[in-house]
Order: sequence, then structure tokens, then C-alpha cells
Amino acid sequence: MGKQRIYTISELASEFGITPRTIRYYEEVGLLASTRESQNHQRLYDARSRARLKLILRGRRFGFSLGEIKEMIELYDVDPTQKEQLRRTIEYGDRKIAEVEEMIADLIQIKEEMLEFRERFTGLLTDLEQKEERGKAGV
Amino acid sequence: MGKQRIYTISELASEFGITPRTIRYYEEVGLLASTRESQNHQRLYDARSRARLKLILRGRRFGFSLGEIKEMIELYDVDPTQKEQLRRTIEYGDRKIAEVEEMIADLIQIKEEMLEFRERFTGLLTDLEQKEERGKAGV
DNA sequence: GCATGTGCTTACGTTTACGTCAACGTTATA
DNA sequence: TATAACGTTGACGTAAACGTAAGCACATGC
Repeated sequence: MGKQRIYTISELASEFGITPRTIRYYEEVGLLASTRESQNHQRLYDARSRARLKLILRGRRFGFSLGEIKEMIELYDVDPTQKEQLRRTIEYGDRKIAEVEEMIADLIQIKEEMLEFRERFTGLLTDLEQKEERGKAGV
Repeated sequence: MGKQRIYTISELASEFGITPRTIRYYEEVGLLASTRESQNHQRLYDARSRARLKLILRGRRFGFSLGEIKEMIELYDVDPTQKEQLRRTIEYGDRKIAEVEEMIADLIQIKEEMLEFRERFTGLLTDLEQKEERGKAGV
């Protein structure tokens, strides 16, 4: 088995650069469950929860809303014996894959444009520097 | 010269699938200027404004805040005769290019994972279907 | 044994990015 | 000429995603 490290809420928070409040909020909206230490009522997280949090933050990074993220993550919880559920999940996944492909294509185009832009600017800069050199030489 | 089509606010809005209010809001926060038909006070947009709006929406699509988008777009307005300004812009641009590259890499990884996931599910599905077939044959 | 740190719940506050509505002006059309 | 249709400027409303603060419980080091 994998090592079963468990994490407190502030451990996870500082690891991912977020606040405990954020994690509690994700629980509040049903995105991330936690087990509780009996007696203490303290939230505890295992490797699985940690992975799930990572997924959430990854989605957030690309501008998905928590609602969309929830929809996507819940695919991991599909019942693998229900044909109709499997089919719907695959279909939904195909749409999401297409979306991601589109995003990749767009980002590549954006990068190209930024590079062109960068070259224009470095060109302008070296022009200015050469002008300055000639100025100095002229004196 | 390029054809100088001009656009009303609702033309632009419907073209990009947003509302006039959104465009007015972008003006309110200093993201998108408009010329006004004198007398009428009606907002009008040329090709340049339209391109700028496109940039804004592209940034939004990838989860950038309007603040970040503003910072990025303002690079287009740099004074091309100021060396220090040019240098800073290039430096900033390099950071943004690196960010975009990272996003692309991450998205590619996400896509890979989604594809693996998809294969597991199609596998499960064909298993189920085969089981069903054998069941029918048994009768 | 008490202060300090960590966590809990509850609840109200805040920022971003618009939505929505009122009250009004201008232009095309029947 | 009146009535849509489209535009304008306020101004208030709102959903999402947390921030923040109060009041309390529990553990731990000195």
C-alpha cells in the first residue's frame, strides 16, 4: 500500500498556497470531503483528498468555476457497472477533451503572437541602441 | 488602408456573444475606449477597438482577471522610443510567455490524463457489453 | 495551571464582473 | 405623430469565491 500520511487543514493549505478558509469553503460547497478526528472534530485529509484538492486547484487555474470543476471531478465517482452512466461519462469526457484541445490550440496561437510582438520590440530596442552608438561615435 | 467599418455597441456584443452592458463595463474600468457620435453620444467602435475587445475576451477565457488583462494589453501602448520602457515591456512579456508555455504544458498533461481515463471507461463499457452478449447467447 | 497555538462554527463583509431597471433622448417606421 | 427600437447615464442588485472576526474547544509547553 502507499504510505498513509494524513494532513491537517493548515498543512494542506500552506502546501498549496491557499488558506484554510478556502479548503473549508470547498467542503461547504461539496467539492472536498474530510474525515474528522472523533472527539476533536478536527478535519483530516488523506492522500486521496489531497489529490482531489490538487485537481480542484488545477481546474481553478484555468478559469473553470467551482461548479464546472465539481461536475468534472464527479466523473471519477461514476458507477463502473452502469452502462448508461458510463456512456454519458464518456460522452461528457469527449466534450471536455475537445475543449482542452481548443484551449491548447488557442494558447499556442497566443504564444506565437507574443513571440512576434517580442521580436518587434527587441528590434526597436537594438535600433535605439545602435542610434545611440552612432551618436557617441559622432562626438 | 483597411476598410474602416465601424460598429455599434450591440453589433459588437452580438458578434462576440456578450451583452452591451459588458462592453460598457470594460469602458468603465478603462479597458476599452470608444469614440462617440457627436450630438448623439452613441458609442462607436472601429477595427482597432474590436481587436482590443477580442483580446480582452481571450484573456477572460483563460481565467485572467480584468486587472491582469489590462496590464497585459497596455503593453501594446508602450512608447517605442523609450529604451527603459521597451526593456521592461520585453521582460514582462518574457514572463508572460513563460506562463503561457507552462499552461500549455499543463493542459497537455491534463489531456493525456483525460484520454487515459476515457480508455479505462470505454474498456469497462465493452466488457459490460460482452458480458451481456454472452448472457443472451446462454439463453 | 495558564497562556499560546490550532482548529471549529457561525455569520457578516468584500471584491469582481457583470445583471437589471428606471428615466430619458434620438431615429426609423407605420 | 406616435410608437417601437436602440441608445444613454445613473444606480442598485447579485452570484461566486472567498476574507475576516467573534466566541468557543482542545492540546501543549513552560
